[in-house]
Amino acid sequence: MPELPEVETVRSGLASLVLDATLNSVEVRRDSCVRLMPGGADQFTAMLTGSSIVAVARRGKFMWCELRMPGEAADAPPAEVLSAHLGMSGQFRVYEASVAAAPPPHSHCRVRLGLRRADSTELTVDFLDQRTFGYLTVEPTVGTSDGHAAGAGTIHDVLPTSVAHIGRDALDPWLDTDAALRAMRRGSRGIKQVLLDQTVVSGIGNIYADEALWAARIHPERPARTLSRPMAAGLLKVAQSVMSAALTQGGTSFDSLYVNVNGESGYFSRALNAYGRGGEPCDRCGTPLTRHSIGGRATHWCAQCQRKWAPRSTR
DNA sequence: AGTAGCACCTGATTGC
DNA sequence: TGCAATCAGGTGCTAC
Repeated sequence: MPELPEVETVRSGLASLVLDATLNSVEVRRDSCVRLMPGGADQFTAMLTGSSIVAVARRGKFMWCELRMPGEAADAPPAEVLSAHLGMSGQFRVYEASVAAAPPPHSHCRVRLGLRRADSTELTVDFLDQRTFGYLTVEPTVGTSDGHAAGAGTIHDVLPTSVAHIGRDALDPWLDTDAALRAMRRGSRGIKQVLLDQTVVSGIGNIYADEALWAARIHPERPARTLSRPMAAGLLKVAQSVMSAALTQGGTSFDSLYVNVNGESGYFSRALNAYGRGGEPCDRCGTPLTRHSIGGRATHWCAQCQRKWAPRSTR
């Protein structure tokens, strides 16, 4: 469930259930799900078994669990974390039951984890992924370069090595807005490509890029360097407000592929103004929305409201 | 350095 | 009805 609001819905749902639980059993049902582990499923299983989840964290679309191995000090920053990326179709499903008592795994279940909480109740956590672009991996951490919280839900100021290269996400209180606006206004790429570039500002995906551009009345192919600073600031602001709004509704969902840890879908798709609405009238001016592929991604915009160049009157 | 293009998968839907 | 083509919300590598 790929974009920031959907991943945050999953993160907070997981956190509410698995904090302080210990991993008893690990079943890798499809090896490619742990393809980033040099030692494959065996190494993945060995590194996880016996560890406890002390935090469930997220930056942009990347999630991770801070782990504590038995015998490690409670306040020591974790040397390793369990990283998860949902890719295009990843889901977590949590059952408040032991692995033996949980429903049989779905055919898209790639990994099944068995956990025991401090109060001895058991949990089964399934990682489902139809398209298999998602993954789980255990990897080392690096410190945050600015010493601030690494992301939502973190306890320690460390993040997975594989997440170090992306920018803070649009809803991160430690996002350096000034630097983000400078990065957004750089280069010859169309602004939509820049919004999708996770190293600039992370968390924005194809849906919210189209929604933010529609709200800010900016053409998706407008070269990034032609945006004025106020224009970029307005764009970042609407991206933040659209994603915040989606978050309060449990994220956007079109079908059973995108659900929270209980298998329920969000309601934000009702509120979309652009994404998936090619040919339908623009909610502002009634002009049928244009749909085209840009950089291989379906892109929706209003050719009337979103001019490639600012109308003469506003120059 | 910055950017475009493609590869990585499975399954649902569309079109002939 | 059957089968091939197309499409899907992401990321990272490669080559220019």
